[in-house]
Amino acid sequence: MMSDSRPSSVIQEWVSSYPGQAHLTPVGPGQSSAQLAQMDVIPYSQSQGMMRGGGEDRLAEQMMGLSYLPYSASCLGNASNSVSSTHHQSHGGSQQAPVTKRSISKDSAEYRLRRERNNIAVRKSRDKARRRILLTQQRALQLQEENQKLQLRIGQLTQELDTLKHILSQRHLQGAEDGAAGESSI
Amino acid sequence: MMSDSRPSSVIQEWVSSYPGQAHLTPVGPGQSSAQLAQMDVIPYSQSQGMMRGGGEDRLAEQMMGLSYLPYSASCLGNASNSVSSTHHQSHGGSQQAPVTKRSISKDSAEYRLRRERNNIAVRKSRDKARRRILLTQQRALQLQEENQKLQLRIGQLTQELDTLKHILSQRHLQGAEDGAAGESSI
DNA sequence: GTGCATTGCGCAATGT
DNA sequence: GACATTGCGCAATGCA
Repeated sequence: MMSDSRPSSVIQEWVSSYPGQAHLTPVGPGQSSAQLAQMDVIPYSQSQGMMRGGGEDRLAEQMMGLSYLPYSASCLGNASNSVSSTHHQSHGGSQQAPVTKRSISKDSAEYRLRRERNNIAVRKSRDKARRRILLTQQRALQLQEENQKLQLRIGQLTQELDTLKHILSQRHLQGAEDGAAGESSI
Repeated sequence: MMSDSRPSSVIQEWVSSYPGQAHLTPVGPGQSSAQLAQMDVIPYSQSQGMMRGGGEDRLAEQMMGLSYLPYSASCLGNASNSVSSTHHQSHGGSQQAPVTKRSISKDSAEYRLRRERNNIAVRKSRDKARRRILLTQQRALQLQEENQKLQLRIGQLTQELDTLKHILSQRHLQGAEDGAAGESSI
């Protein structure tokens, strides 16, 4: 039991984790298919818009590793806000009225409702991401195991093939000798 | 060019992304090795301590999907803080003095220094995580491609083997006939 | 204990 | 306009 080449469940789940690109074509039960073009890579960032405020050009540095220099003391000032939440307000470089940005008072029920909803969405999204990552990892592991098995199988087949080829060549020689001269059964 | 079974670079990078468990044994240049035990799964959470404050038991629900209920209006009050940063203070359920928690005034240079350092560490850590995820995805894709190639190769070998076996069986029969009676060179 | 590393969470900007 | 993503900072916690 538990041979090779099967849908392997994890792969199935992984596929369902990538909506919008699941070119799922029903395959026969005897083939593992192995579709999934690229799907991964470029989840959505690095290819569209990004860098709202804090990101800036930091990404370029980090992509190559090290250089986690401090912000050079920017966008971290404890400004005296009128509402609450001294968090980022004039985050980006665009200067506006520093307070009460378009009358979205932090204490309005509207605001709290929106915040709470977003928080829920965020939790949900991150959970999804976590699951996706996990599935990808499991998938990679599974593919790796399958790979080992396949390589082993290839080894077996190759050896068997070599044996048969050897036997055949022997017979061929023997047959040629039989047809040409007498015999030299070495 | 670009045949199958090679170290494939991405895998190499992926391996280097998991320090502490890299059981790298030098292999010959002709084998792709394919080691990497489990490494993935259980990155560090879910197995040790967790749920500092906000998490609570929410995880159990989310693990199965849906149910992203709001916090039931908790730990989200806009408390009037004396220092700044009205962010979370009494985050968890543990009630304490609402202000100046153990004289770690938010404006102290000590605090800011620690915060900035942590921020840097956080950025670094997340960058690392992002790279790791990306590598895992690439690795999965690459393994998948390799898998397809291997399966193809197995198909070829199997067919070749079948052919040779057929030929051999024919010869065997022919040989048996030759040895027993006269000939029937069909 | 000090310092960095992880991680869940909320916020705001932005994408869909 | 609602929900989904994502970078960021904060705080708690893990780990060396």
